[in-house]
Amino acid sequence: MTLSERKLKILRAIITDYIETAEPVGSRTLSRKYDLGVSAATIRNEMAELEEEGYLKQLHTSSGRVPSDKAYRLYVDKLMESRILAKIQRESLRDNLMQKFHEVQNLLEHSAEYLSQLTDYTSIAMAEKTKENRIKHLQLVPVDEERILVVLIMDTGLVKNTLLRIGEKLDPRELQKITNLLNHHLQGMEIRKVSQLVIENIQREFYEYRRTIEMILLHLQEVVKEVEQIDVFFSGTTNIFNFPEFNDIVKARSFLAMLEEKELIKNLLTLPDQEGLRVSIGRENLYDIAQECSLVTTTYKIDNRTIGHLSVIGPTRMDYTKVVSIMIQLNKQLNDLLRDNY
Amino acid sequence: MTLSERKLKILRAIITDYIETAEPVGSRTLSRKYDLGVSAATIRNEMAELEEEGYLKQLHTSSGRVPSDKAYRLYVDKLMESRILAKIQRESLRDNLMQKFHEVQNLLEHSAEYLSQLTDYTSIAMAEKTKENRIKHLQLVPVDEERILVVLIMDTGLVKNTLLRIGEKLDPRELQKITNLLNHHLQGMEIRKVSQLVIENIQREFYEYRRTIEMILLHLQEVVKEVEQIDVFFSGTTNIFNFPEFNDIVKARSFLAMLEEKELIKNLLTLPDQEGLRVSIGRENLYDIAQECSLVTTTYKIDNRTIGHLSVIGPTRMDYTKVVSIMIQLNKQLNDLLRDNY
DNA sequence: ATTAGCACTCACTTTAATCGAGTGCTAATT
DNA sequence: AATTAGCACTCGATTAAAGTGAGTGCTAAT
Repeated sequence: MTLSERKLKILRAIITDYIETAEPVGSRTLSRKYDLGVSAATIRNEMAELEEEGYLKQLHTSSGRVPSDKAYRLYVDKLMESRILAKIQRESLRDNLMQKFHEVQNLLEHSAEYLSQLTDYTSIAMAEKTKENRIKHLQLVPVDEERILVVLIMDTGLVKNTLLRIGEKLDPRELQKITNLLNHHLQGMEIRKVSQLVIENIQREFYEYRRTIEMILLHLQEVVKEVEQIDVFFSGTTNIFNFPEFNDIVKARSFLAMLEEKELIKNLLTLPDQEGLRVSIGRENLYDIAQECSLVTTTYKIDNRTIGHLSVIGPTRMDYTKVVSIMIQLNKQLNDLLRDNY
Repeated sequence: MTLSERKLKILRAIITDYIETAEPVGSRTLSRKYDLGVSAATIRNEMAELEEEGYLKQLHTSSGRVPSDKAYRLYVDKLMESRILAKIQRESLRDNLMQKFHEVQNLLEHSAEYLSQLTDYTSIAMAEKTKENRIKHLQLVPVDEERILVVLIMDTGLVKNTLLRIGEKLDPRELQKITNLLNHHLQGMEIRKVSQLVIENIQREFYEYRRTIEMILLHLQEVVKEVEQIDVFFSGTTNIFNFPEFNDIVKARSFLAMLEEKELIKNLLTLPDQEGLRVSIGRENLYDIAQECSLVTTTYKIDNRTIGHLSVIGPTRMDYTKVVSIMIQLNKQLNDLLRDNY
């Protein structure tokens, strides 16, 4: 059943007002503040019906009304007009990103920083640690007599390097030899599949350096574990204090504590495999603690493989218009950058 | 003027109690809870004197008393007995660190995590970005036709790598040649001193690759800026909510906002060049916002050059005994680790 | 020098009174 | 039939007043 034009108009006004003020909105205020062409009494009647239909909630009998998650959903899907960012802002966005573009990890982090500044909400950057990371290149770099640096480059652009203390002395030429050998065997291989068997095969072929090779590869397996750890970055976490709904210590605390639960955050950001922009509102989120929040999330891919997510999190009373339009722009710019570089 | 034995005893009891309860302590409670051998009235008189001498403060005429920063200073310097950690805990500390030891950056971060867990306060890890970073080794790694990875290893153990899009195709052998050349010229050099002049010198000597070399070295200069950024890591930030003195939203917020000021944090952690453990209490800190906090900080060095700081921050009513003894242990273990590895 | 006794202080808690934005219903109006 | 004005009622929020109790300083007794 669809809502009448007038009801939509009223609902939109209520949502707009509530997003702005965080106060339950009543019929009188509404009729005074917005030019709806009907009297407060009429609005009252419509509001009563909107409540029956589940779009509004009343905190107690004599209070104004507050939009429900269902209302926000309608608003996001149908009612709001997403603003187009001014060209100047778009360009400063691009410059800002270009400047920071050195590593994929950092790119996401910098984007998150920028995003929280632009939106005044908290933003989250998460690097997806797929289990299908393939080895693109492996390089052994001499550091001093005792130690080498193992540099591991993944096809997703992820770079990981770790110091390894090696028993024997190896001159650079030998190291390069081993590097070449390892690359020959490992390039394109999924990093998880570097099993004992593979190690033994390589060792057999290059018996002279079997000990060194074993050390390196065992080390690699340790690194894998680290690589698979979730890598989450936040920006603007204290922005949450700006919102009256988090203005009591318990709420603020549980919000910040939620952010520390990396597993939970991961699940919040990776839910369904939807294209483009995803808005999840209040109780649509499966976790209790997140049910007073909304998230706007975008997913980034290289060659159709997910490499990370960027998200804005705030109260359900979020300025969806602002956030969505900013994220659409950022999304475009980032995707261009990624396409050009990978 | 030194305090009488009895006054010290009373003062210690007051501090202990206040650290435990966060409530102003009165003479009656004191005489009941601690076995001081004198009556509440006597304690009252002594407390009045301690207040005159600046060790105690009264929030209002009819409240109990609270230790001043001066009292905490005395406590830390003279009164508290630092506990020795049980051997088992020491060993788990060591295991925990060994396991995580891959990179210097991470080592500090992991230590911070561990520290906040052990102490229940907030901990800070800061990697010192000295301007005297010297280049230990530089390695160019082929990634694909268009791009190379520049791996920069500093003598402090810091490793930085960045992707560089290079115009022309270079085969691995050529890259190695350039790598060798660059190392020959740059090893041991302070990274800041890689000036235009140096670049030109190198280019002259190896004219064939002058464009590539220029790109790499200009890129390096960008990286320098990044390297010099302050690198601060926090753990257990929400622990602050555990303390009643931060139980109002304004205090909690300003504490968390303070943590976001990297410059300020940097200055808090690097103040005087004191050996070993440094405790700075309340108003001893130069920044307004930090004046309700105390910090316990240790500094880490390699070859007498500072590489980072580890700190615990909490209310001035901090359990100094606990924090100091934990940090002394951690300090030992970490220094051992660093000595063995650098 | 120490301590018991006592009047006094003052933040904090509890209870009561008041206020006002908002509602639902009814009757009048368009 | 739809809209609106009018009105009694609800209920959280604010303000005011009264009561509570841990603590203090002073005095006089030990």
